[in-house]
Amino acid sequence: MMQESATETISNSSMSQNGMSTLSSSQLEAGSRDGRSSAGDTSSEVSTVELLHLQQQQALQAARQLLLQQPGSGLKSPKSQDKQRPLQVPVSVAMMSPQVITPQQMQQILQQQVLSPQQLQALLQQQQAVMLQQVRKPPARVVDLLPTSSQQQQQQLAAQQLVFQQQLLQMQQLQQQQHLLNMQRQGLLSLPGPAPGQAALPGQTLQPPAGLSPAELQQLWKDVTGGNGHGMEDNGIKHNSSGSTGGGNGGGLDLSTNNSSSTTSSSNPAKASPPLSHHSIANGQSPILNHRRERERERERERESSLHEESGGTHPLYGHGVCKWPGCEKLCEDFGQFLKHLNSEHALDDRSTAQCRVQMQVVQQLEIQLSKERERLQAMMAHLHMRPSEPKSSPKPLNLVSSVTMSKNLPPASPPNLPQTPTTPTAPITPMAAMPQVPSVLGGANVPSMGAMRRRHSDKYSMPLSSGGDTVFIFPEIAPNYEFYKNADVRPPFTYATLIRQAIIDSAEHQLTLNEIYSWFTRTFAYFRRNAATWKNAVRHNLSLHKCFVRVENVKGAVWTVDEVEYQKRRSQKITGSPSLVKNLPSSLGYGTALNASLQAALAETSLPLLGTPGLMNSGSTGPMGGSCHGLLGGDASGLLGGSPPGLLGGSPPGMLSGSPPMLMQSAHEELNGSLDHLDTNGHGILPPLEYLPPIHVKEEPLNMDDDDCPMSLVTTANHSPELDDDRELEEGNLSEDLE
DNA sequence: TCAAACATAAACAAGC
DNA sequence: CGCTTGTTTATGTTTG
Repeated sequence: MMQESATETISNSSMSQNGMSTLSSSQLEAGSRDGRSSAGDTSSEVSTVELLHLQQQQALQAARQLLLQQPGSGLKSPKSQDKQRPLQVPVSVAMMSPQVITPQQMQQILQQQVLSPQQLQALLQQQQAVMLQQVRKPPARVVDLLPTSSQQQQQQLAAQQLVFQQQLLQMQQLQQQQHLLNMQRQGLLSLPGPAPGQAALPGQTLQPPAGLSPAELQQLWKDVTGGNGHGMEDNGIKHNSSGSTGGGNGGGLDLSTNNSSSTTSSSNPAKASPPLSHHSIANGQSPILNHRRERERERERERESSLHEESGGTHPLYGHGVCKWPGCEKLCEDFGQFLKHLNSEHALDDRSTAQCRVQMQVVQQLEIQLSKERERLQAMMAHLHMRPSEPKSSPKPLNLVSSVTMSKNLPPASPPNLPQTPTTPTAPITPMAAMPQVPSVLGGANVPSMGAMRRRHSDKYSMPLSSGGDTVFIFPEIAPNYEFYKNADVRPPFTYATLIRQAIIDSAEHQLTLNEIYSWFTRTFAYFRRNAATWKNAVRHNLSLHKCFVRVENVKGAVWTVDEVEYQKRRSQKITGSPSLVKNLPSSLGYGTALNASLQAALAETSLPLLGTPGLMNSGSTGPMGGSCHGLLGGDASGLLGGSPPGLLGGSPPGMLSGSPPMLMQSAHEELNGSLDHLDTNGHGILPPLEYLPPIHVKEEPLNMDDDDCPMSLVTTANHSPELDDDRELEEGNLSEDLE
């Protein structure tokens, strides 16, 4: 039912005007069904939950409002503003929890740095309060206030809540497990926190909170589920949330999200209410204070527990003779007693699960905060040209990446996801050269567009190293970090041409319509979910400008294909360094080098396919489509060698590496050969290698040999953050569907 | 310093 | 008329 996955972005403006905007029709229905519509005559039935929801929603709105008001953000272009800055919260998420801020939203808020930590805490606490209240005391309390509310309904409500919570838990559990699996698969478990940018993305799942060790996570779940991972499975509820579509992160865990929407449903009350500013946040204060304290205690406990665990072999929830269960603190003489207490008082029940959930959020929140702070530190250091930060990177692998990558001197920092990679050195420091903006903000959100800044790194960096014949990625960063780019608002270090080519190659038929290319961009890179007008224009510009992109008339219309030959030519030229030579003597000279490079590139590029959407990637088990190598190479023959730090390579997770499939190599060769032949004859000619050019009638083929374009370098750097305001719409609305 | 490669903007035109 | 798709031109940045 709630699957109208049609993801929609929540428009801030709309939010502010009408809280319901975030609700799906189904939710609305539910709301009306429950008879809680505020306007309705049945208003008398307002339940406690509803009140709580109202509060919650108000808080949420306040937060959103704040987001909107963020300086420099959406004010710029009033025009499309509403569409643009919206929190990119997929409906699936948004609708689920009108009252409760989802982790994604929280993250986004954090990312935008709109709210102070205190404010965030307040919000979080409010959420906690709501959840706990919902769980613990259903209606009771408020009943008094609402004489009309019927006990029965409340009970029903409570029951529903339970069910929902269970579902939620189950879902979360699944997601968590999935995530863990993914992480393990990619060897990312050790990773620290979520990349800063990631947080904001909709589809993002909750990353295992950086600080949590797998063990902790497991423990957490164990606690929640009562030790058996399936505690609530009997519900038999399915969770589509994270389906493959989500790329694993699918719905992300919106922890609490749903429960709210669920039964309580009444999102209504809030809807009409205009955004309350900060005050709204204060509304829930009373409970908040308590919770805050509780939370602080929790944190302490966490710390303590971590210490104790190791030493005494005690239980993580037991320390100093006290039960460390959030909000408990019961004194237990000995461990045995503690165990008893634990089993009796904190058994698997709705309350415990709710607490667990809250705890998860708390942890997540803290981690996000931590990431933020780290990032900030990085930015500061970068700004000050301090190198010191580098060393430390080791401990904190992730974050910086995004912003850092920009540094021209350094290879693109390995994306956060690469745990192993030593990348560190690279990153940080170099300030973004000319970028005044604060790179750090990774969200990119803050950086004003600087106009024509160039964001790419020197090609060499992007080139992979071929380590002894092993594959390497051309885009070390990406392949392994497919998820990263997909979720983090970090500009991918590739040129538009490279990306476009990748998009086309990734397609089943190696041809895409413009719109499909757009979709690929948004689907594959979080970064392109913003400033659509800008990058779309760039995409069109590149398509038209580069000869390697051929427009073909298709049955349906026009589609774009890649002329590998052209692409290769480019590369060769680039590689050889003497375009003229290549151009004129394609075969001979250029070829040799080109070939070489191509091959390497092919190998390396195999990784590129990874970029492709998961689905596409699947085509080849390894994922790599045959991707013929992109031009990446182009960039760099030289780059290949010197380029990327060893770390990058090594780091890439096995899966990602897709060793270059023979196919690729083959195709690469073929292409090269073919290209040469053709070149000899036509000079340009030829249709692109089979693979890429479907038997379509080519409407227009620019055969000129100009060499203008086909950019090969892949490297654009990341940082450019589009304007924050990104007024440009996130037209993602449409795209987002793909994402999810 | 310069040329090339890129990014970004924007003007325009053609189609729908 | 508005939007999408394409093409072009202009300008600025980065890199080798």
